Order: sequence, then C-alpha cells, then structure tokens
Amino acid sequence: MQVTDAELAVMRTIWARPGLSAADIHTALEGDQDWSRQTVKTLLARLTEKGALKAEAEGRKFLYTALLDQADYEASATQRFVDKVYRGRAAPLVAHLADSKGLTEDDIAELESLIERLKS
Amino acid sequence: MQVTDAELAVMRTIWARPGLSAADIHTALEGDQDWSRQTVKTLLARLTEKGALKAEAEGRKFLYTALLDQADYEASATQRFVDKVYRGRAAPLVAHLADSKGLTEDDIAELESLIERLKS
DNA sequence: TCCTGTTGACTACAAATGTAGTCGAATATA
DNA sequence: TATATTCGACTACATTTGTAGTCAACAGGA
Repeated sequence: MQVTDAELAVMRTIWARPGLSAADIHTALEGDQDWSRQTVKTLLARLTEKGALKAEAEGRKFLYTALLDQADYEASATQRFVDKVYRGRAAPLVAHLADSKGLTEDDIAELESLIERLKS
Repeated sequence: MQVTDAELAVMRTIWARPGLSAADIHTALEGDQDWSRQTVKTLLARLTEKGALKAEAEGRKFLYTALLDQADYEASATQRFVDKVYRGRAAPLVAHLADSKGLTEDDIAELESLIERLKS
C-alpha cells in the first residue's frame, strides 16, 4: 500500500499509540508537523478510505487503529525505494548509509549480528 | 535535490551514458518505460530547469549530461527515506532488507567487509 | 524545390497531494 | 436554557506529477 509523506506522519503516530482520536493525533503531531486540526482529519479520512486505518466510534468521536502493519509497510516501502533508486541492489544503499554517518555504534553492532545470521 | 520517480528513470539513463539526445534517451527507456517521445522531453525540460541536467546544443539537437551527481543524489535520497520511514535509524532498514531476501550472497559479503571498515 | 520526418518550445490536462475552510449536530458550560 | 466549543462530513483549491498533444523551424531525400 502506498502512503504519502504527510499520511505517513499520521500512521507513525498511530503505530506508536493505537486508539487515539483525531484530536489526540493532532496534539501528538504538534511540533513535528504544524498542521491544522482539519488537515489531520483529512489525512485520517484518506487513510481510512484506503484501508490503512480503522475508525471505531467511541461516543461522539472515532478512535483510530492501524490496519496496515508497520513492519509490512516498512518492508514494502523499502523494497520500492531500493528498486527505484538502486535497481534492487541493497549493498550500495548500506554503503551510502555508512558514509553519511547515519549509523551509530549500536547500529553497527546490530548490523554485525545481522550479517552473522544471514551467513547461516 | 528532489527528483520524481519518472524523472529519476531519465536521470539513470543519463548517468549510465552521458551525452545522449532526447531521442536516444527515449529509445534507451523503451521496455522499462513506455513513454511517448513528448513525455521524455517534458521530463528532460523539467530536469534541466531544476538544474539536474545540462543541455548542450549539438547541431539541431541537445545532448544531455547530468549536473546532479549520482552518488550525491543517492546519498541524499537515502537520507530522506531513512528519516521519513525509520526516523533516521538505519539498522531496522537493513533488517528489512535482510528479511526480504533483497540481499544476494555477494551483497552479504560486501556488507561484511563494509562492517569491518566501519568498526575501525 | 517539395514533401517528410525530426527537433525543441509551448501548452494541456487529469490525478495525486498538501493544506485547510465551512457547516450542522452534539456537547459542555455559563 | 443560551451560548461556546468540538466533532465528523463535505467541500475547496493551489501545486506537483504523470503523461502527452500541437506547432513552427529545419534537414534530408525525391
């Protein structure tokens, strides 16, 4: 499933804390995204319509929960990205990450054990 | 610099073989992208306008060369992607790649030596 | 010289996207 | 009970993106 940048910011809020209302989400996004309440609602409506979210009525409002699984989304978004930019080759991607110092000590350690696992 | 998906396909052609004409690029893209000649030209115009390409007149046509460096583009696109989807954490990205079998034997070997370098 | 095809310039246009306004109903508050 | 606030539904609108058409100038062959 495709999710736009703005929609993704909303999804991340909901992944972090499922069951928030529109107002809660708006509040949670303050600081990161300086959106009006309406904007957040539009995004919620679009996400609901495309089946990424489920809205459950609670009294007069709706509480939102993700239908699109975070890990699934990340995996497919990553796949699309790698296909698009690197023609599917993952190694140059990681090389770029390495160069750009996007990797912390911990990341490197994590990658190392990942590689160990992959080798077997 | 931001480049749309369609524009990126054009950039990749030019990165692979600098100095092609619009017609050459159209031909080179056949198969991958089933675009009309006009579409390719629009993309070239947009890329030239945003400074990603340079067009040099040769007789009655233009030969296109990249001004946007491929490695620079890949690095910044990757950074934006990681920031957007993973809040800047690179390790989970690689974990997804690993799961999705996007990694060949060679990739894994390459990553391993990359990790070695990073540790020092 | 006349036709034909190629080239760049300019224009078109629908869909997606970002961003938000209006409105009527329900609720909380004075 | 009168009013202010909040909610969801619906609507709006500029910009970006994908995709392509038209046109006038030129080049090359008949």
